[in-house]
Amino acid sequence: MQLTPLTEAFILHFGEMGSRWGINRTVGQIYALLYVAERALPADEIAEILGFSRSNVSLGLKELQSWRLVRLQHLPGDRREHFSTLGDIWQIVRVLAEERRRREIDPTLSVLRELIMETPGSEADRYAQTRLREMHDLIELIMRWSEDVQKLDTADLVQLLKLGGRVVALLELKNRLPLIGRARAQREAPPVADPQSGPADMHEQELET
Amino acid sequence: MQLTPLTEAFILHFGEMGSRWGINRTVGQIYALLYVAERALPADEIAEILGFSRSNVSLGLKELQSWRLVRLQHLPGDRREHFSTLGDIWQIVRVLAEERRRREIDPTLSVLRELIMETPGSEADRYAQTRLREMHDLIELIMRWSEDVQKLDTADLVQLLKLGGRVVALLELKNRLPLIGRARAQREAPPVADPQSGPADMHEQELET
DNA sequence: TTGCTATTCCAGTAATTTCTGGAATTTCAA
DNA sequence: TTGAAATTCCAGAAATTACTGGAATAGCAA
Repeated sequence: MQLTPLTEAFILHFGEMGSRWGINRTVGQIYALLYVAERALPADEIAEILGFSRSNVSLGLKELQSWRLVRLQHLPGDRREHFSTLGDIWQIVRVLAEERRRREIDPTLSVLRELIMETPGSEADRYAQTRLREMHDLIELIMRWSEDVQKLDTADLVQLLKLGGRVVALLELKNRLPLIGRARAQREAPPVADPQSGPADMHEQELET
Repeated sequence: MQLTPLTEAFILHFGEMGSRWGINRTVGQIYALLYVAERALPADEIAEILGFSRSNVSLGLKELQSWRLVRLQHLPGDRREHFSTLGDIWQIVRVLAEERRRREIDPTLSVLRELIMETPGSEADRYAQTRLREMHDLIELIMRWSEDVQKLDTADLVQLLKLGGRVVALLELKNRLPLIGRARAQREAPPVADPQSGPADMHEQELET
């Protein structure tokens, strides 16, 4: 396999972006190459295409495997291991989100929890703890949300994303539903504040925002 | 100001986490310190507390200012500049999301767009372009969504997040609404696939998932 | 303007991270 | 079990990034 100017441009950009995140350039480039490759590639071929040493590629692939972002497969008649990315891009997003939660968010949340539990040694500590609690609660809220929507099937998820902020119109609507609907919703999500609930009838403009 | 064990633990952890992202440890620690500090701090005090050189702190503060994550203020009777973080944590999230979009996502999207526009030089290019298009469309969808919900006021946003995946129940509901509601929703969001629309009546279990 | 204080810039140094080649290990077919 | 091929590990080299002290600049009160 040979790099075309097009694939090369993508690989270089992706490597740069990777290095702005935690990922190093090599790993980013390897991933980018596999992402646009039509077939699974063996490590020595990756090394040759990208001009890295064989062992560097091995390291990078191990890293990507630990993130569950590349799969290993054996092709008949070839003893070498071949690597490829996940085919379904939504699956990639789900895996990435899960791994980031597991590696970065969860440890942070538990550090925050521990610190919030401690007996404050001073007024400064007491203030710091309120700030840490704010941060903890916010991260937890966002993470619960992301775990939750991640379980949706892709079609629903896409519909939800496309709806964007207009979804609050539906929330308004929900608050106006007959009691049977509201009772269920509240039983399932007790913490949701539900300050004013209007009448059950509905006018067109009330669907706005 | 003196670091207590509690604030020190937080600052150290935050610094480590920062260095897993693009942010370097120093910058992460400065931000963490300001985040838990009850009052705005001048640069020399930050340097003393964290044990960094004065110029390093200056660099870090400049970086944080460029992210709009710290504010500068002058206190009466003191010529030094004092720095503090944003008080409203939701505001912090909004600013962070905006800056990440501006610095990392937008440039990536435009690279992807350019590459997708190019005339493919080979079959491999053609395949690569379909993959790049998938990536482009996915990132754009998620970014549009995030821009959009970012405009919501905080109470609505929190309600939305707490609802999590159960929001699809509302989507189902929407699809069952009398025509006046559906017509509006479709006019506002034409690309949203809306395959089956049921009758306008509603049974309790149809609110599930 | 002058003098004082605060801030930023810069070049050199230190620390960290990345990368390499070769040695050791593993895997698998015969 | 053996040997050939593939993979991983590791210690040192290279490259990158972070940090420092001091010099230059800017800001402000007198």
